[in-house]
Amino acid sequence: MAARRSSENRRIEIAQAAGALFAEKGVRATTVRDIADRVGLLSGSLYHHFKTKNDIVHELMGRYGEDLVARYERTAAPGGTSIEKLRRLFHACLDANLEHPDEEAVLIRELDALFREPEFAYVHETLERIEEIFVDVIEAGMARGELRPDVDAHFLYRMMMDVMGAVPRWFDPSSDAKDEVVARWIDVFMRGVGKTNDDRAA
Amino acid sequence: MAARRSSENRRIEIAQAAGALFAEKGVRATTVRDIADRVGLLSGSLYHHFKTKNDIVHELMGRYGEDLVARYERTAAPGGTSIEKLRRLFHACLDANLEHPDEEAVLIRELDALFREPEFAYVHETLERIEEIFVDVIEAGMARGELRPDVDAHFLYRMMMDVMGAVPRWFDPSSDAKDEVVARWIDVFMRGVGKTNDDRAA
DNA sequence: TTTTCAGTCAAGCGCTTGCTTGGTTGCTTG
DNA sequence: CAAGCAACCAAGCAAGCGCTTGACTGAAAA
Repeated sequence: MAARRSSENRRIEIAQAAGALFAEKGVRATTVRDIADRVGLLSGSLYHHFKTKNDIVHELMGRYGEDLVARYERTAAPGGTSIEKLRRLFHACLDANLEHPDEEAVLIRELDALFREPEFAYVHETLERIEEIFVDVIEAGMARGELRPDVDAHFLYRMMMDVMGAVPRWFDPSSDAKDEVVARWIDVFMRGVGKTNDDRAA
Repeated sequence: MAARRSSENRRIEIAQAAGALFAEKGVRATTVRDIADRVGLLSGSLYHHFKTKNDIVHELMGRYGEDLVARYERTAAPGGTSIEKLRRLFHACLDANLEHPDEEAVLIRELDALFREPEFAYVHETLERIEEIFVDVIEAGMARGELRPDVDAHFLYRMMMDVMGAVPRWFDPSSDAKDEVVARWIDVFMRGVGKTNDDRAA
């Protein structure tokens, strides 16, 4: 029992060390020798814990994918206006980035590369579940009269997710600007940056 | 003279064939043998035209980078409101995607991978020149009272570029939805999707 | 004490990689 | 028609890749 859990811990330990390298250089550019060095092993010894190099990626993305969906589902749960829900969804995204920066970076980075291969199809399924969560919130907001009904929910989701997907490229996880960033996103997406509306209102 | 131009054409021909592979699989995952097959050569023969594999990437990105900056500079030239300029800049981005889908896909795709290496530093300089063009347009729009002045121009640029940078991942170059896409982008960025402003105006 | 086995090491296999080399072809040009 | 040279081929090298193998170690189980 104790042995079983310690073995599982070792897997996670190795996977996280690998994750840091994957996030930095990409999966393909990271060798099993790099990973072994990082955890103080010889490369062959990794194969006692994982059957293949890709299995290390699966260990990482399987866990992170489930974590992401759980976060977003929890965040989109009933309560509050749709705009507040969207604000919380943006927040959840940044939280995930703060808590698992390597996993998020790998997820985004390998979407058009390694994750195109059939054995990683479940990653795209996970993203589709997340899209569904966002679209449901957006469409509910339209039905409730809180969001403009003449905007395509999937198109809007794409814009939002593209903005959030770029986070690993510039957001500093050690900064405390999280609330500020979310506030600015919501500000632009909700009010827009044109002066026309304000003028009409004034 | 004719020989010189034909030799140059061959370089471009090879580089474009390679670009299609780079866009599809990534530079690292594309072998010199893949490229040679595509143009009907043996891999060794490529080295008569290029000194290294990376030189093929340089041929592609050097030209495309200059083309991009020229497009955006031309588009941001004096004339019209700032909002019209932004609309034209979005259009220019989609035009570039339509005319050079492979180059654009490679540019985005390798930003966090191959283009981190010192020999590709000029790629990031090119992107900074483009950011300057956008930011100038945005700040001029604020000064002219056409855009809200309480939004950070660089933050807004980042949001816009993140949205445009995702284009290769979903936009079908053979579709005729270009105008529609630009209209939707401008609509969301200028008016926002919240109902609040419209209600105040009504 | 004996047995067992997870965990690691040392060595290296088979394959692919980017690139090199030496020689052949065929068009261009004087 | 002969010289010259750009373009290409055929073959292969050195390095690096993911992964395998067989032996060793120390601690827990019997």
